[in-house]
Amino acid sequence: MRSLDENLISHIPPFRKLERVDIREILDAATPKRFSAGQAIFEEHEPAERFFLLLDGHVRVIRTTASGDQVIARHIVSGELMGIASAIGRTTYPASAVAIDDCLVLFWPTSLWKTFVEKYDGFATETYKTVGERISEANNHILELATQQVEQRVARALLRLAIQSSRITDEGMEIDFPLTRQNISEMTGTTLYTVSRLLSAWEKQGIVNSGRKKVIVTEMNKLKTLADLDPMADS
Amino acid sequence: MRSLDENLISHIPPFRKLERVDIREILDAATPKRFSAGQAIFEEHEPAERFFLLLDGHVRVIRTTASGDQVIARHIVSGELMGIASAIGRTTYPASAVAIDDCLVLFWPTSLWKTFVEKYDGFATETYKTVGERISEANNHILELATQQVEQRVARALLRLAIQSSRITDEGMEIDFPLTRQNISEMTGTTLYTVSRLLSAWEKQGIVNSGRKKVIVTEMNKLKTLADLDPMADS
DNA sequence: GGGGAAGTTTGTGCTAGAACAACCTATTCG
DNA sequence: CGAATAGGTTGTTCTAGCACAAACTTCCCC
Repeated sequence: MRSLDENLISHIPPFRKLERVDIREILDAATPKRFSAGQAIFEEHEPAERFFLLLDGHVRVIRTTASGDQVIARHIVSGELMGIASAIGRTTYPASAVAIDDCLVLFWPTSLWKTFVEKYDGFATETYKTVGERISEANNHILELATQQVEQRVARALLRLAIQSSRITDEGMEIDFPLTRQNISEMTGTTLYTVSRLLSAWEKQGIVNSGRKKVIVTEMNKLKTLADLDPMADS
Repeated sequence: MRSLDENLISHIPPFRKLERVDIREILDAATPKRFSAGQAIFEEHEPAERFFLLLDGHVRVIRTTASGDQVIARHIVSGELMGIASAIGRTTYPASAVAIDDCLVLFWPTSLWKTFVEKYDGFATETYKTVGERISEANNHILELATQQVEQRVARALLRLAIQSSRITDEGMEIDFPLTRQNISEMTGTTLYTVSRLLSAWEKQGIVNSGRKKVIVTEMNKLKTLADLDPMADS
């Protein structure tokens, strides 16, 4: 097997501060793997035997309730770590990860986590920062669900996706992975019908431009207004 | 000033595995402080200059939206660490902490965090486990807000409080700190009116027994049924 | 190229729960 | 002690958004 190119990961935050030899070691311990669209990378409740780095593609992190409802916790884009349950003293994955499109990942056995943290300077700090950011995100999500209207929540979700993972076209910012009304509803705690109505309305107002599994934000500013809009603002 | 007794913290998870000398060192570096009911221990957005250990009392962790709504993120009971933003690479507190009743806390300057993690074996593991638990809690909260009815959410919130922080009386499990309808609504993303109606209904069914700033769960099992109840179960 | 399947739109109820208002009761403190 | 205040209850109204149904569109693949 060919060995992996060092440039693959040298620019990614947790590894950025490392020496070339360290990166070499880390890559030599990694296993690369491809997942095709729709495949599960790991499943909720499964023992967390590996942690992953997404090199290419998009991944959805999903939780399912006892009654079968799904909630999309977050989206992972290339360059992000995932399945780092071990970092926070968990022995099982807290959610499932599913490849949205074709993905390329590297993974390591969880047993190496401790080594990475101890041996590679900056790795711990950077990954704990990631953990911190995810906590913040989760807390913001709670705040939104508890206090905002559906319209604002959907606006914010799209805004975040446009910023996090879109390509710029002549129409606007196109979210660069397939995204259905159903998916959006699972991110925002609403129904696919309501999302469809919102998108239709926004389309008429020229804020978005959407199609089958596709959303293009044409007017970021208008969407921002919707997202920030205080529900009481017109009183 | 009298030095603090080692038994104060020797049984608390992050310190449990430590030697007496280490505990001595840690205590000598700690500052004890009392807060009276209603006082803020730290505020959201403030630079995270200290981390705290709650020795006695109850603390509410609160986030506030731009539009002024409050959400109660969690309750801290004695023996828990709080303000550990530094653990996760944050420089400001992500939420405010308010003393519910009279509290006794120890605190250390954030600069010592790194020392604690490096020097005291088991401290890092235990605190990261705590962080992990809080992430799980947050994610569960999201799942609940996104998929469950208000009644279930309130039932679960009370159940959790009863388990986490109650004293057993002859009437049942009494939540051992003052808790208003408003507080409950801020934990569950609803209104104080709806909570009041639910509690009234439950009182009639003999599930709870509540009064001003007071809730006693008399029938845990019935409350559990309400909490687990699938909204579709009767179809 | 035609028949699914998957995704989307839109119409029509309908209801959980928010909003507001009014009143009541316990506590606190000058 | 008595007024002020904080907390609680309950009635009424109203609407955001869910539920369900039905038809339409796009894509895929045999």
